[in-house]
Amino acid sequence: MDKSELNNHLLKYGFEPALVQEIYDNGRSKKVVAGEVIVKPGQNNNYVPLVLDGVLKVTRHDDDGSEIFLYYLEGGDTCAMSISCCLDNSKSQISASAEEDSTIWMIPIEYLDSWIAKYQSFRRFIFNSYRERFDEMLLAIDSMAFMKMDERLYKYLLDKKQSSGSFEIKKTHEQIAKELNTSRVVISRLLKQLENEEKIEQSRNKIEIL
Amino acid sequence: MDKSELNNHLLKYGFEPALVQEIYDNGRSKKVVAGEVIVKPGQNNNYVPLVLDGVLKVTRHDDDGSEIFLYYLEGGDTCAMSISCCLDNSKSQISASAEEDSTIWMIPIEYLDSWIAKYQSFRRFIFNSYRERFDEMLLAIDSMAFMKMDERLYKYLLDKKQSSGSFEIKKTHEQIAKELNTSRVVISRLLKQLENEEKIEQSRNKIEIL
DNA sequence: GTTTCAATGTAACAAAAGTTACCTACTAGA
DNA sequence: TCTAGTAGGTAACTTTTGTTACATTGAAAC
Repeated sequence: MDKSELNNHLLKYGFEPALVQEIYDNGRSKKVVAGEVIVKPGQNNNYVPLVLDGVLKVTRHDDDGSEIFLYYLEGGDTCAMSISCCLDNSKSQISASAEEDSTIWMIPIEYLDSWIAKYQSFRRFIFNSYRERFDEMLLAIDSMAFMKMDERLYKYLLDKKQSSGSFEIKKTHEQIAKELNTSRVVISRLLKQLENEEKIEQSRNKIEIL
Repeated sequence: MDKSELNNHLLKYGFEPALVQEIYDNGRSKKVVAGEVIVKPGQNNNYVPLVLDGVLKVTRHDDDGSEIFLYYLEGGDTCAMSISCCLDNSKSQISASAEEDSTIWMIPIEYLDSWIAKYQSFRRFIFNSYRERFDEMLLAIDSMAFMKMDERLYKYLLDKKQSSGSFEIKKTHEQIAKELNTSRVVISRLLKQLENEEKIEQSRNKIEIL
């Protein structure tokens, strides 16, 4: 990826040219394919991923292999969790994987602190990411704390539609069940209900939002 | 509060003397009594609270008046949520109230950005707070996503013990039910169970952890 | 002491979610 | 075309959680 292409991705943040140059000189782009795991729990990351294109899925896991979907990272988002982890060298508490084929820009952690000190636009960017991630965690908490499974499922489908930009969701009931930490039978039951309410249409490996 | 007293509270962060001086010159201390609300959802804060003494309780609310406990802020903690909100002037998404009589140091928001740029120790402090708050949100998520109500209740009691430093918890079943977003009857039922398992002892307005 | 009110206990039932078991339908590959 | 394997449908049942209703208890006020 050349500098002008990277610059296009970064335009919206109003980064100083010197900062863009530093980001270009010190980072590198990486392509990941759908399903590829980028951040694993317990892993010590030495770079911060900035999503240029595509969608990453961030999930939380417990010790028994259960998981729960937290939020998506889309173009321009960065993983605040990685940043905190990197800045004090602690372990990642979450896991991130490519939901679609994606392009990320990898920033080695050793530059973060100095960029934060030097560039106001970068401070703004970092704190803004934090706020957005906080907000998304709160939305995840809202779902779990205040909503029944049928509502959570519908919200999940709408989120997925939003992040992918497509009304068609290519997931099995089993996969959805895993992300909502429930069982396949429950999801099938509730999807059938949504189908009866004419909110979705189903076929094998595919759900269409109406 | 004089400067040396403030300095004692800040010692553990290794702040530069010049930073301590700025914190002292530009902030002020505030006493809050148990139950007092410090941050309301939707409120536009113009200061960041740093907890010097006591305990603040941070909760999330939905539109119907339901709430869910997130975490406690103890001596030395600051409210990362306030910081993000302040830095980009967005509204608070959460609510914070004094769980005990507490002393907080109020930092006007206009200084944050420049301190973050100027002082490495402050950057470290701020990012560390973020990380701690993130971790605590994740623990809250773990409870909601992966645990049954009986476990959540017991964890809640242990958390409360931890933050207050006392084996005696002075809350009614009703109050606990509110913080876990369930009903009083459920809490009474499960507390009775914990009592039978000899994990707690109960009397009116009081629960003792064994 | 008596009254009053909040706090807690408990039964009985309802709703939501989880589990087991087995079935059918579709698809890819032999 | 046949077969094996995956995806999805559904019934029956259990467990967990929530709800309603009412009884009991303790503390404070009178």
